[in-house]
Amino acid sequence: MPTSNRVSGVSDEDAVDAVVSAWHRERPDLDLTAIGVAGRMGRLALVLGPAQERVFGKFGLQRGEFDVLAALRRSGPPYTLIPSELSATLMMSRAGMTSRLDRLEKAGFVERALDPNDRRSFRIRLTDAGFDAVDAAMTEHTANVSELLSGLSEKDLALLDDVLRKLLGHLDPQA
Amino acid sequence: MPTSNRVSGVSDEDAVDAVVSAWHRERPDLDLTAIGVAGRMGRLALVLGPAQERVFGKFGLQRGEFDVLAALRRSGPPYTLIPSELSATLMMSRAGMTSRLDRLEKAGFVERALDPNDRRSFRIRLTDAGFDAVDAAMTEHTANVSELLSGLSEKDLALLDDVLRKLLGHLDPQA
DNA sequence: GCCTGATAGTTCGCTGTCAAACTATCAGGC
DNA sequence: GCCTGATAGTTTGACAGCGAACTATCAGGC
Repeated sequence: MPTSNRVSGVSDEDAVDAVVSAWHRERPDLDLTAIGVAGRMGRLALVLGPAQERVFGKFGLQRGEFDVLAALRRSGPPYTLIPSELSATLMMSRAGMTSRLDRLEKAGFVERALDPNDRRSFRIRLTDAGFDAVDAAMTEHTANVSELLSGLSEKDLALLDDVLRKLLGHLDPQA
Repeated sequence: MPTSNRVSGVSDEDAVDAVVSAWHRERPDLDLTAIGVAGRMGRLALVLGPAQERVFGKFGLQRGEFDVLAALRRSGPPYTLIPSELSATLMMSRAGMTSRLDRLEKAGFVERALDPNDRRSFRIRLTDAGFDAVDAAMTEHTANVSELLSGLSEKDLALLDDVLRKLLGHLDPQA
């Protein structure tokens, strides 16, 4: 397995290692180093996603809805943003945002107020119920994510953060 | 920003830093270390996903379909697997696998053959066209992912792989 | 040899998202 | 002051995936 750089444990192959070594057997012409890393990230997303949604579900929210409420909440008083800001920050289509806001409005977590300066637009405002829901969800979400990442030492966590920051900065030169 | 551990660049805040520091302002009671890391991973997935799909699309495939063909291809001759194996390895529902296989069969990339030992099941076999498609797609996919991760030094890449392996091993103790 | 519970795959109904077409409004040139 | 192109949001149609209900088949106990 030339593309592997394992150090500690002897021969504890994980699912991604199995994939990579199978590919190496079938396609020895390919350099699979990056594939392994990407595979691990993908698999991680597949595990972490549902693990986080479980928490949001306890508060009657799904991931995307929480993201909207969270963006409003952390923007500070008066907890108001414009739909297009929201869809841009959350990297999603405006059509999708419309339907998310419909759901959140029906649930009583946000309300659409008129924008006095631009009659094409709205101001999406967090209601009191929305504020309470997102604060409670955020508290538990934070604890949950900490627990999920608790397999890493503080040093490893800082290392990971650093490398991810570099990568993100390279891929998406924003700010 | 007490939860940050930046070293090199002075004050180049990225989108995740902005989210974290906004949360810190609004909710100083929370320990946001893990949230930052999770946020970066999520955002990375949001960027890397479409970047990979672009390549698959060039071969008439979407991500999930490629994953099926890839599993068949790297299993080696006779390039045959059972649907339930596939849905398990790819971490998805069987219902979803049925429809993926329908699409792939209609496209001529796989075929369903009877399983002589178990009449409830099938053997999904890669066709010649499927073989060619997945091999070509894999070649380009590999190059693409290498390019996407090229912002990291070899050392950082190895480091990242190592930490992700630890994390995955902790979250999903499989083999 | 049946009967019972487990297993393989499909069908059905639902949902979240997207892209494209559409409506309403704004803003700038002249 | 209009007209033109851009912009904000919604509507529509399509689609991939899920969970639950369903059919067919297997396997093990007695």
